[in-house]
Amino acid sequence: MAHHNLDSLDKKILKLIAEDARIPFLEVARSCNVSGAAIHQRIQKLNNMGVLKGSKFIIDPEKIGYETCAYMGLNLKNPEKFDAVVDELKKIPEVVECHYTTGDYDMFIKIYAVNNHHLLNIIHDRLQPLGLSRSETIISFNSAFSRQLPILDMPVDDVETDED
Amino acid sequence: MAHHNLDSLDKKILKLIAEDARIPFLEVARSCNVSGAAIHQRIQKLNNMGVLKGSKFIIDPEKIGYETCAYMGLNLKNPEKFDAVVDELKKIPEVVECHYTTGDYDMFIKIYAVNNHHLLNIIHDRLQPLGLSRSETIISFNSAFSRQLPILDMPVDDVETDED
DNA sequence: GCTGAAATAATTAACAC
DNA sequence: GTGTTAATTATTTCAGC
Repeated sequence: MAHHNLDSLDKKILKLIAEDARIPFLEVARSCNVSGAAIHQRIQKLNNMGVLKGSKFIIDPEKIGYETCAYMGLNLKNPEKFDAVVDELKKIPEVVECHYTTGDYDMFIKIYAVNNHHLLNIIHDRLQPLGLSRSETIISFNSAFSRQLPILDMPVDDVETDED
Repeated sequence: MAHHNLDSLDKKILKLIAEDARIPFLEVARSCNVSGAAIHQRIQKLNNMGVLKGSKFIIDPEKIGYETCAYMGLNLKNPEKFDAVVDELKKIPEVVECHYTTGDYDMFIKIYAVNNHHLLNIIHDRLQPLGLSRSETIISFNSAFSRQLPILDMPVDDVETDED
């Protein structure tokens, strides 16, 4: 199921638009030797297929007042209340990602705060009341890099041997 | 320094464009009662200030053939070689984020793989040779949510007491 | 599923406050 | 510096192949 019948034009478009959502579609069109309307229709199709899930501007958290970035592993006193806890986490705007994980933690979140003091406030006042049995905080000093996944050119079954 | 003199129009624009990089600027312009050119100039200014760091399309990893998502905490045998390790990690396209962290790990990465087997191949063949003394892998089953940070309406110094 | 043309929008430049 | 209008280029829609 993995590739959902993406042809080479779909993949070329994805590679061209992935890192710049405001790229002129006519520029993509010229690179692909098709009309701008064709690019538009393909991108509509990729949206409808769920391959594309919208777009976003990348905002520098520090420049809008968030100096602290942390990842937290959480364990719940009542792991069966996972969904309710996710709903509560959604109400905390500083929590920007939430994952259901295997391993040592029940869930794993990414959180920004204005400063370390603000992070401690959030943990004490908003997270602890959710019923945590344990939590671990990893503070990110610096993001060394952040980027998109590559669009695979090959069928998926070839990839497993790619690293051997 | 945090807000870099963002005025209320800058913040309104950021809120409107954050979650949809392809929103028509004229729609933003009408919401803000200014011309489209003014929105364009403001967004240019936000780019020049470094508040905006470009844009991207959100691509569903599963739909392009990546079934496994993991976070890994890494410890280096030679932590002073951090920069060289970052350079090597950049060469592994499946590694999409890399952070310098406090706490139990020297660094923390986000990694996608075609499947669990492929992840193990990457860890064994590409990560272990970098000189890891220890690593811990957290596999994400499911992303419960992922979103942008809120644009603060208030000066930063007010926020610390916001949660008390 | 593509093209080409028409309508709406983005971008650029010249200029006003 | 921040906004405007007007000209050029791009996006979007749609009829037709």
